[in-house]
Amino acid sequence: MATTRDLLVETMKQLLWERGYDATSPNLVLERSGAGKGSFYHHFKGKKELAIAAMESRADELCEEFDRLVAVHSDPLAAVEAYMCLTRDAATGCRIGRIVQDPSLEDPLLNAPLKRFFGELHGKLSQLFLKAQTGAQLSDALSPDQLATLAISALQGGFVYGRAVQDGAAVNEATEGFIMLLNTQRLVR
Amino acid sequence: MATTRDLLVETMKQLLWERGYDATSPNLVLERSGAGKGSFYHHFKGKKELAIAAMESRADELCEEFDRLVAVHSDPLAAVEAYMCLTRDAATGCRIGRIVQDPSLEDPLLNAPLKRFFGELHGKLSQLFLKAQTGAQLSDALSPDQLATLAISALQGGFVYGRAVQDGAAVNEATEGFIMLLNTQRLVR
DNA sequence: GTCTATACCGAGATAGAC
DNA sequence: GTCTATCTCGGTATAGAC
Repeated sequence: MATTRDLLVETMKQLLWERGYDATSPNLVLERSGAGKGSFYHHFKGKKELAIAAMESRADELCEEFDRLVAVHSDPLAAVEAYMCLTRDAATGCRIGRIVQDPSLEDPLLNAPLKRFFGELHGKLSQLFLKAQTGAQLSDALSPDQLATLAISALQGGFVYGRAVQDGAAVNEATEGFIMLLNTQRLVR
Repeated sequence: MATTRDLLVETMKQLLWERGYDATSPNLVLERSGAGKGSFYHHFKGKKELAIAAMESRADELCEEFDRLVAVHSDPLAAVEAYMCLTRDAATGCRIGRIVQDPSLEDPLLNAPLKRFFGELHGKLSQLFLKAQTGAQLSDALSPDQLATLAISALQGGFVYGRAVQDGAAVNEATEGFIMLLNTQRLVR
């Protein structure tokens, strides 16, 4: 059953993805969802509270997607490659990275879900790289932490660059470039 | 001589860096610069026109900085390394990448300076990688284009990731990680 | 829980005097 | 070229009825 509250959260998730936080007005959420002002302010204190709920939901969703992908790969580097090489479109933008630069996100309460998500993602990737190094599959020239930072950056930066030059394929050019460089660091068995 | 027009452009450049386009109001520009509304709308048709002037100026400035850096390095890979490893702070943000995700930037007129800048940067980096490959200094496992895309993405994504997790050092962790991986692609002489 | 009416404010811009 | 007064619109939220 889709409660009105859930409907508002889902609509906000969509709009945050399309337009970010600052450019998404409560009126737009209401128009898009079909809900009324009364419902909105009954379920949430205001735009900020709704947005936080939406971001938490999005963060959970993306973490779960990542975990499912990892679960089907016993090889840690295969898992990393599978994640990085997912087909992405810079024109659509990252479902969560999209809003990082919004000025209002300087508010720690608003930023918290982003911080949590990227922190968790970084941790999960680091673990995979560490496992690959411990298993003598991967050179330890770079630390697991640094590899994770670079992986996330290549992905997020691909979205930024692709949006700027209006090239939807740029994200995957970046992520696949990272994977190719990473593969040169594999140790022969 | 700093004309009022120049003053407005400089103030807008600073505010675009700090807050992006959408969150920067004409009133803020006027307050910060000390100019009056009359001057503003005398010199520019509106906020959009001023922002374009500011972005063009910023793009020129950054291109020149890049060129100066390249000029002092005869070795192409040394030039790339020098650029990537400049000390940057994710807390401050990229002077130009900062605004790429602003919703209003979907307007082609507003986006044009960004597209030009990132296009030129990509071209310059590609040239350096090509030169390194032609000179047998660098493996050609990845194309110059793909290396350039990855370099820019690592940089821009470092800003995004660093802002999300509030770690100013993340940008350089990403850019230096890229350089370390790149260095494994150098060919022995 | 949901509706409509209302209020307040700042964004963005124009008009006309100086 | 610059100033102040003024205008319109939408963002964000509250009030009170249903």
